[in-house]
Amino acid sequence: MKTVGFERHDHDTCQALTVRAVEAHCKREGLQLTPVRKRVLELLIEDHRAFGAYEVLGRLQEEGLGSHAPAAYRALDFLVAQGFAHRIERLNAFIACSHPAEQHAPAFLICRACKSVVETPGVELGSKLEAQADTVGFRIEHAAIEAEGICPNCASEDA
Amino acid sequence: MKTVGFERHDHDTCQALTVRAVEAHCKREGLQLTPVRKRVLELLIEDHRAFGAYEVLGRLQEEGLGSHAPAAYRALDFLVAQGFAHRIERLNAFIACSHPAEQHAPAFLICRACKSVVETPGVELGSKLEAQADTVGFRIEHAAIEAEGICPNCASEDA
DNA sequence: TTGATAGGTGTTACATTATATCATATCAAG
DNA sequence: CTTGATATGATATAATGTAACACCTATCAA
Repeated sequence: MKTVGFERHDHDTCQALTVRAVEAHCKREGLQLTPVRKRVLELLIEDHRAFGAYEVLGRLQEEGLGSHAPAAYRALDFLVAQGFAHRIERLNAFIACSHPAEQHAPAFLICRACKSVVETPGVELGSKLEAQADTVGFRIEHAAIEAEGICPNCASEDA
Repeated sequence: MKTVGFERHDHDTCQALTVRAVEAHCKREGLQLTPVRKRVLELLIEDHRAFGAYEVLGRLQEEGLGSHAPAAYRALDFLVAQGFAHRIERLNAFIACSHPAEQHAPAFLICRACKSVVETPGVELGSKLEAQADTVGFRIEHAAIEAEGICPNCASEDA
């Protein structure tokens, strides 16, 4: 067990399940989960934190899976497009999706002290936002809901 | 009258009122609304759209108010810190606040076709988000709620 | 078998966005 | 008048992101 997000959980299982789910999804959809793409997904899941594109690139370089910026961006773009990862605008960074498979409008809590990022269910928020957009005739295609602050772990350390 | 956001409004009045309100605020708070800062605020209000930092810098250069990146970033940071402008994470850009003075948790609707950005009241969203954060003990300091899609004007042009 | 297409990757080069740092200027308070 | 706080000038560089083109491979149709 290791600390992930604000809590501990059985991470090995979590990772294995997610990767298998993604593999199945790609097979169904006729998508190619190539070695680079799969490895980037694993990286994101392993630490369960936000990675910058160049941080991902660094890992790919170490492992001989790519050497230039586009390699990382292409893999990340694929994962985001398929909903396996999310882009955190505030951080210019990427994180594995905590609830793949499910349809969801995610919201993120970003700790400015420890940099941890937690995905919280944003369904209600999403529908509220959509309702507001409707009233002015705006059609939402993608929503980013990101809150920055202090997570419970860092808050208790302060005290 | 010119088109602003998705609608027309009396822009000259809007601009004058906002600038005066900001001047008053700075006087009250002992803040310096220096020429650069004031001019950047005016720029943002004039077009009522999102400006990149380097676009702002270009204007400052034309007007002899600054010549290097930090000049623009410093002015923009000041305006954002005081709540006179907002940063649109999705666009790496800045926009004048539509409701200065009022306390608000703004949400933004960003048209991917015409790049217009509209600020909508996000109070309800903000409180919902805060409630969710509370349940895990996270203390929010700043929230960014941004939706990308198609605005009514561009939607009707498509048709 | 050939050729055409599509998707993925390698590579170069460049564009865009942002910040660290140190020097200088200004002004008000002690 | 000097000290401290705040703002600005200037240089350099870091960090993030993309356009464009070449090449490879698999698939599929002629």
